[in-house]
Amino acid sequence: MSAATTREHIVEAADELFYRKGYEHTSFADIAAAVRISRGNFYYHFKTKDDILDAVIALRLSNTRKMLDRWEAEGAHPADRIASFIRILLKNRTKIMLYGCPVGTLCAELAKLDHVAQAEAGRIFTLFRDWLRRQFTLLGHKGEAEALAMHILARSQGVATLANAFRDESFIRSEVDQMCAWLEQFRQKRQSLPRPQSRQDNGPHRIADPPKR
Amino acid sequence: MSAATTREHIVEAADELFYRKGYEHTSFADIAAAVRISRGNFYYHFKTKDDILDAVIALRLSNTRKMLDRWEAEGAHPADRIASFIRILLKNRTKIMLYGCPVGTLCAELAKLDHVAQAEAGRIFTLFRDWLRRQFTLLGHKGEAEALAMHILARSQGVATLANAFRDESFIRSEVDQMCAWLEQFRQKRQSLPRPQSRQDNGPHRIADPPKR
DNA sequence: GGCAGATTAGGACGGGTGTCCTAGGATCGT
DNA sequence: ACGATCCTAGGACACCCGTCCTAATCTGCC
Repeated sequence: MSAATTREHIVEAADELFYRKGYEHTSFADIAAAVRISRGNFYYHFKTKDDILDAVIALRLSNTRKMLDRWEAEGAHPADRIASFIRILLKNRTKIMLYGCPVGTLCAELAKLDHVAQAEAGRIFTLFRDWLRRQFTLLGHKGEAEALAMHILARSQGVATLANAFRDESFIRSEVDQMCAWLEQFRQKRQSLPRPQSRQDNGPHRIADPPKR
Repeated sequence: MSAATTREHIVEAADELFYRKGYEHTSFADIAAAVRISRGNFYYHFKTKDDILDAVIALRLSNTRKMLDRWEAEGAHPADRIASFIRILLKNRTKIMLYGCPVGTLCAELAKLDHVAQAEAGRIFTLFRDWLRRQFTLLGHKGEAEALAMHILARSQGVATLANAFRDESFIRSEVDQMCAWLEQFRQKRQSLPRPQSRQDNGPHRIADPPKR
């Protein structure tokens, strides 16, 4: 087998194992068994375990970029694109209930390990945030776009965490429905062309929090 | 030193270390160094590392119960009590930015380890959920109380996760402000006496998601 | 066919882990 | 004073970890 594909297999297996078992709890032996490769052979492809982590993060960054590009191509309206983001909770619900969110749990683990790759892992979140911000900007909420992006990013994370802890699929469904319904309000507003800097400022990061019903 | 207090010291040190470094990444040696006790002495107090984990979870359950009781005593109005819950994000913001939420990160780690104590750790979340549900019930939203409880629990978790990943304090503040503002809508409604089972069912777990502005 | 370089297998190594044993010291009732 | 019980220290044990070395195998080119 060529080194290129072996390397890819290692990174893919490590990606999956880091997700399911966590970075630290995954050993070289685990990855080797998954790829059907001798343990000692790792040194040829990766000098250290941290190198594998770097490769895994790079892979996740790449896959995330591809996914965001796909959503951008598939969804004409930015609200549809954001809905695609929200629905990954539904699409990956089985794994999320078992292992949580891949991004959130990795960042949390690396934070506790005080690991150097912490910042790099955080860039996956940044990818999502910037993409979401762009969509909200296109929806004509430039001033609040960043806060709105962080808002639904946080809600998604929270849903993943609790769905994992409670093993509750119906909770995922209801929260996704809620978020999609919440999103609909943004569909009405016209797309923002470079408009005059009006910026009616009603406080920093003010977001939809209207009375019930 | 009496065994009782030594045991307590061990559990307290383990509690802190499990939070800061994670369960698996914390070794007996780490705890021993923190308590200033010889490594071998652990066996007298705890037979296995899992026993320490059980004790730590029991401590956290106990502390959580005390905190909830305190909030219930301090806040006359249920909305004030819920606001107390929301504000722990603010109170613990420094540690949250460094290590995330103690409950969420522990549950996530144990899920990945497929650890037996997973369910027991989840009971801390259950404690919060049931308490919050009771408050929302008192606010006259019996039918939606559970969903509302899960909702703000999830939002808190999401805020903690992102605050940890981004090291962003202002994000915590703005989300707490939002959640408190969102909470205000519930203050108007009268307290619920045992009312007729009207249950106007508009779908399972339907929660406030009204249009913006 | 045969050689050079790429790829692999297998195992050695030092260190850290959780667990467990044992002997000694502290404490307390009598 | 002294024995029984509680508590502690130090280290042994077997195991697993990440790392690294070396020899064998495979692959492609002349």
